[in-house]
Formats: sequence, C-alpha cells, structure tokens
Amino acid sequence: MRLATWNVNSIGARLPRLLPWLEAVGPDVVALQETKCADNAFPYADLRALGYEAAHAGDGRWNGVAVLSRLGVAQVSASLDGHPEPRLISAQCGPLHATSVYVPNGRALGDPHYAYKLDWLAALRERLESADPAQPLVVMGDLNVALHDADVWDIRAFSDSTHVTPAERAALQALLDWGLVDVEARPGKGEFPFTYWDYRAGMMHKNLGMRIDYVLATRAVTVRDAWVDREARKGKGASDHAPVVVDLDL
DNA sequence: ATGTCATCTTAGAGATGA
Repeated sequence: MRLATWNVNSIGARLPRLLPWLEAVGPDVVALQETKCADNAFPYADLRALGYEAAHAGDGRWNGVAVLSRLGVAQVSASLDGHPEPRLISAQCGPLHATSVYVPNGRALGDPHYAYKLDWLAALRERLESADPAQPLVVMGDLNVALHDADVWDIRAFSDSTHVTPAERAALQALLDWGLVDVEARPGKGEFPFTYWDYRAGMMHKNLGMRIDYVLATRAVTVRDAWVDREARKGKGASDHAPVVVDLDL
C-alpha cells in the first residue's frame, strides 16, 4: 500500500498539478491539507475519474482537509472536541484508518494563535484515546512543528519562532508516546528531509526548508520506504509544500 | 530570510494568512 500526505495550498489552484501527480505516483490513500475549498466546490468527480473516493471537510477560504482513497472511505469523522475549524478528517480506508490533519500555524510566540495551536494538538492527542495503537492507523498532515533541530535549515534562525518550541515539540511527542512512529523520509538534497519551503526569498532554490509534514503510523504498520517528492515542489504552479510518500505493508 | 502565492471583498487594489 502506498500513502501520501500533501499540503496543496488550495486544491482549486493545484488541480492541474494534483491530478497528474496522482496518476504518476498512484498512492492508495492520500491526506490533503489546505484545500481552501467549500465542500460543495470539492472536485469529487475529477478524483473519482482517477479511482479515488474522497472525504472532505472545508468551508471555503481557509484550512480544509481531505482523505482520498482507492480502498473506500467509511466511518468518516471530522470532529475534534472544541475545535470547529475544518482541520481534521478521518476515515477507514480498507484495512487502514487514516486521519488528515492541518495543525494551526501558531503565527508567533505570544500570539493567541500559538495557544490555540497547543490546545488543538492537545485535543488531537485526546482524540487518539478512542483509537487502538495495536490497529493499523496513520495520522498524516501538516503538523506545523519541526520535531528536531535538524528539521529546520538553521535552528539559530528560529530562536524567537514558533514550530520549534519545547511546548510544540512536547505536544507532537505526546502523539508519538500514544503509540505512533514518526516515519521519517529518506534524506533529500543536502541530507535534509524538508517538506516545506517558503515561497519568498528563493527559499526553495537555496534549500532553506523545514520538515513539518509527517506520516505518523502505529506499529501495526510495516514501513517499506518513505520519501519526499521534491519534484512536486518545483516549477510553475507548485504548492509551497512537497508530498511525503510512504510505502507500507499491513 | 520575507524576493510569493491564494483568496475574498467588491470592481482594482488592499487585507489576510501562510
């Protein structure tokens, strides 16, 4: 089975890149984030033509998450206690339970959105209590946390920044401690497995990126390979995130 | 690091978020 997670930064704008990518890479289950799309505008028909059923939660301009599956989508849930924004959706995809998450950015230390981010991550951890870490389950998405110093291009540039604070890292570690493994992709260019490069200031060209997109899997899943598709971040009309692709056995 | 991108408001450029 092949999985992928991709923050597409608007599925409407990205459709000319997303559809050929799905055909070329052929993932069985895909988590998308930042669809920036209302449910009634989601391109279900285009995806169905490629063999994907979709579960989407979105209300338009911001956020929006989806699970695409060639193995069906059942038991769809987009609820997270106390957090109505469309930032999480989960579905049973054949033998695998898959969740797509778009963790709040946090904006800046001291900003109310930073506290909101930590609350949101705590709610996600609490939500795991209703699942079983002995079952095949993945949480995939844009976590907006760099777990290790090596997950950003220069930790010294992040001394007063979100994404690397002990509190954010502890919130991510709490997800792992429940029973999830951080499926790290093979190192990419410069030995860094980055998944995101800011559009501004030539960050992609200079490989000044961050690893903030994750596949987290229970130990019931056997990982065969994992990589970041940097090609999808290049050229005209790219998202600012690259997809993470994981091959696994159940 | 802040050189971009996408969307919405509301008719053309500004605000917002990342």
